[in-house]
Amino acid sequence: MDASQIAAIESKWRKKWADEGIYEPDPDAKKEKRFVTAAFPYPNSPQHIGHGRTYTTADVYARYLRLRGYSVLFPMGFHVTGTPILAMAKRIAAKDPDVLKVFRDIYGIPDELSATLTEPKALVSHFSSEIEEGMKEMGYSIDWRRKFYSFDPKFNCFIQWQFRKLKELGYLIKGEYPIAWCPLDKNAVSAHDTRGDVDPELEDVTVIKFATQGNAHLVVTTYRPETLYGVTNIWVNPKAEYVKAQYRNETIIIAKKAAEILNLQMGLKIIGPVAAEEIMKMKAKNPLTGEEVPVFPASFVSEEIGTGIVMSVPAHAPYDYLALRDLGKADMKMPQVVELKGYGPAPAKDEVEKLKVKSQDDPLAEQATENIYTKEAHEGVMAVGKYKGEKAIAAKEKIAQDLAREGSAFTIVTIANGPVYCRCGGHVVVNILKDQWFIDYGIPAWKAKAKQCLDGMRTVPDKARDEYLYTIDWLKTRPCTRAAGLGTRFPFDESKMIEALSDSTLYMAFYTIAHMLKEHDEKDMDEAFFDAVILGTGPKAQDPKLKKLRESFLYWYPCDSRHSAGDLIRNHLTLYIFNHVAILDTPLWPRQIVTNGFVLMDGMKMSKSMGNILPLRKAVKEYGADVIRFSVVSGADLASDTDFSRTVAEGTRSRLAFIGSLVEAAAKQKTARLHGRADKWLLSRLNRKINAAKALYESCQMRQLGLEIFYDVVSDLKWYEKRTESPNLHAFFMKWAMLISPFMPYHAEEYWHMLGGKGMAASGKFPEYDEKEVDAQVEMGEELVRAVHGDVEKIGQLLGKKPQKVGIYVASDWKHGLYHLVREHKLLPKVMQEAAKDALLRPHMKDVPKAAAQLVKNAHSLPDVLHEKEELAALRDALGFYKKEFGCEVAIEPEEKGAHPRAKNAMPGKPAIVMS
RNA sequence: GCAGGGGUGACGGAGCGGCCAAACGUGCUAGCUUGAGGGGCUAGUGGUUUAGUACCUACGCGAGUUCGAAUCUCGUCCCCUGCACCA
Repeated sequence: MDASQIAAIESKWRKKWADEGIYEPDPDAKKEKRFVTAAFPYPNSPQHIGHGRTYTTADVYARYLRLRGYSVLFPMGFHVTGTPILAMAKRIAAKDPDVLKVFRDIYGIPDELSATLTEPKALVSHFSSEIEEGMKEMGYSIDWRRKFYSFDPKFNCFIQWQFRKLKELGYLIKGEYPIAWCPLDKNAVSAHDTRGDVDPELEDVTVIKFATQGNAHLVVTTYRPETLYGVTNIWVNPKAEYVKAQYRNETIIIAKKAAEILNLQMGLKIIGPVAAEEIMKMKAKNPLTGEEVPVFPASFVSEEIGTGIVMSVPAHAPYDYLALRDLGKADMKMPQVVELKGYGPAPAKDEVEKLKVKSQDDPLAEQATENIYTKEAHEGVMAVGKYKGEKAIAAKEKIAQDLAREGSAFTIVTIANGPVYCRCGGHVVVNILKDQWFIDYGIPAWKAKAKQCLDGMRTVPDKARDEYLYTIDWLKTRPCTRAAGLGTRFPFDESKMIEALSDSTLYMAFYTIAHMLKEHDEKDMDEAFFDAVILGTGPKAQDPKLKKLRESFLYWYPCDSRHSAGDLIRNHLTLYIFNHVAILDTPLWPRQIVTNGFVLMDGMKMSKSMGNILPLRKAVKEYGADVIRFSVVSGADLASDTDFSRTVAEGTRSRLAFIGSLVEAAAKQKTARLHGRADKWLLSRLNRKINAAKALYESCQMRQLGLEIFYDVVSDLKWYEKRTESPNLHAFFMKWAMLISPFMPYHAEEYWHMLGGKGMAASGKFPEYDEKEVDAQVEMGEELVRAVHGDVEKIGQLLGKKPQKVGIYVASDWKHGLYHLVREHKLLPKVMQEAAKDALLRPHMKDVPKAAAQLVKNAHSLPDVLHEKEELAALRDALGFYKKEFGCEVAIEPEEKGAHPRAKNAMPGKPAIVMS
């Protein structure tokens, strides 16, 4: 089948499924329900095959449950909350060449189309329908009636209600919060607002105050307060501008640029300039030791980092030592603070000399600093002071706290990976938001409830459980509003927007009613409205207009299976648990969360910069939905990343073509024929797989399923095709089509109808495991046929010629008896002793020792074997096959009938072969 | 540093106490097939050896438990991911 044929088949069944409405379930009292959801997509670009993994996993699972007779709801919506969509629209409007290039080259979006996407709404509309189309093409069994966007007014009402509930519970609090901020835009910035998509990382840094003779303090920035014991001097950059400024009720001296950067968070009042030369005349008093130290010049000091003033600890900071050496003061006394094994009293000096660093401007200085800092942090022990003998890393915290308590130090927040620039060109700084709203996930009682929910919930894979547990403990206060972005206004401060991770924690409930809200005006959707629908309480609880909504909610809730990529355990999925336990009663808490890994492209992470992104719709066009579904989901264990490669997709396609040709033949088979041994073998294997598949589907073991019900089946069929003259596969495929249908719904449907199946495969029944069709004897027999076939071929190869005649001689039953004696008794003397007592073996005592000796070697690992008669029956069944394969006469006899002495070598499970 | 995961063939990865020189897939090699724009089929793919076999060397490194270990125990080295407000 070529791509257009596949596309035709797919659209045929897609239409049929839609017409029959099998994915649009409504509450049905007669049926048990299953509610499956997957994290809704964020439509700021088209989706690629990586996005397909979670949705396909969820869809396979949903389709499986449907076949098991459940009423299954799998809905979908779109998440548009936050700033990325705004940022994207802005970049398109500004004709950002990077964005346009990605759209053009990767997603095939012409510039003319991009040019229409400059408004957020237009962008959302275009990409969401693009994604929706893709999902339909993939065959996802989604109920699209329930689609909504997270900026829909009715959804906003729901989210505002959720936040009112959180507030009532006392889970919302207000406080200060440091954020990355652009002073030009006067706005918070995150990765997508910055040049080069850098995520600004905030970091606490200690500032220590050194008193001077005047009333001003020199404020020095340090990552290592514990080294304060070893300060020999203070550094300023002679080329930098410094100022006096008022900070709270003190006067400090700080670099001018630093003051500008820190002004927002510190609230400084500039008094006037101070020349660096002036500062260098000062003496600065170490708040810890009381010692007065001089101020020296150094070029390595940056006026933009921290306060633009640093302290000098030459024994432990390579830059400080280098700067002193550059000044010709290397002979200065350098007090040791930290003891480091393998180094002298001045590790910084040792390291500088070891690396042969030339000066403070030598790039090697950075290397030396990193080496010393890492080593001292991990292995260093305090050599002096109050915390002598303790690990340096622990002392650091304690000393910083001590100093802060005394008022000799404070903390500032800096951008660790700075400087970072906003797309508008502004230098990103840290701002402290005064009335930031938080959700307080740190409340112990709430955490306890979340854990209780986890206890009663299934996590797939099971080992993800620990990560949830960890995250539940780790979560603390979390900001829940932002100044800008799409979404829902914060009900207690309408100037703020609810942040993107906070409005997607309870929204699954909205799916249960989303399609029924047309007759309700959002003005009526107040607190009482949702109290009635979701909680069944409040003044509107008895409102007949809301009864249907309430019923729908109660029918579908709780969510039976939530699907997402594993990286969301750390935030979204755990917040999902928290919010559910906060607002809903125990029976409505989540039942199961399934997390999966990513999709790699030919072993590499997909990324825009590498250009190796395969858009989902393009992939479907090329390979057909079923091949993509299968490739994306069955290539690796659920939790690990899977690799998509074209060769694998090709392989899947060609295997499907092979199966297709057999199905076609089976479809022509008018009447059911009786099954021969090979048919029975195949059916026996299939039934085992059906049995195993149930458990595998239940636990979303897609990889294992792929192996069992596809790859294994293909190789079974290959053998079968060779083995039988006239395939008899109708019954086999009727079952198999249903078995594979959750994975490959289109092919399954097509096959099902080709074979004359009744109704739709997509809404049919999961195949029954028929124990009567499982026959271990037949399976072992077929294994034997296969093994003998392989052996004959191998011998033929070694002989280097085609055989004239092949004799296959089956071991006598007395050997079988011996076989079991060896299995039981293991040791040769014991076996011989028992053999002598055995009526079956006694007549063959002259042959027993040799055979026994051979068997005893593997006494601990002898597999089950068939009796002589069964071996004969199995092999004789394959006589025609053998003749055809070997192209000569074939005799299959008990070993006594063999004239050749080699016939006597026969062993149970290992017939003797004589070729001439 | 803390937390989690992992080290197996050319590669992705199975196996988690014995039918294991290692599933399944990919790659590679050979043969066949007029198939020719990421073909199809068959066989092979650690070494030696043999009429289908057997043995040796292999599952990061070292030691131990066991009749038997990739699989269990202990030690050791190395690698990856996350550490927060970002959807």
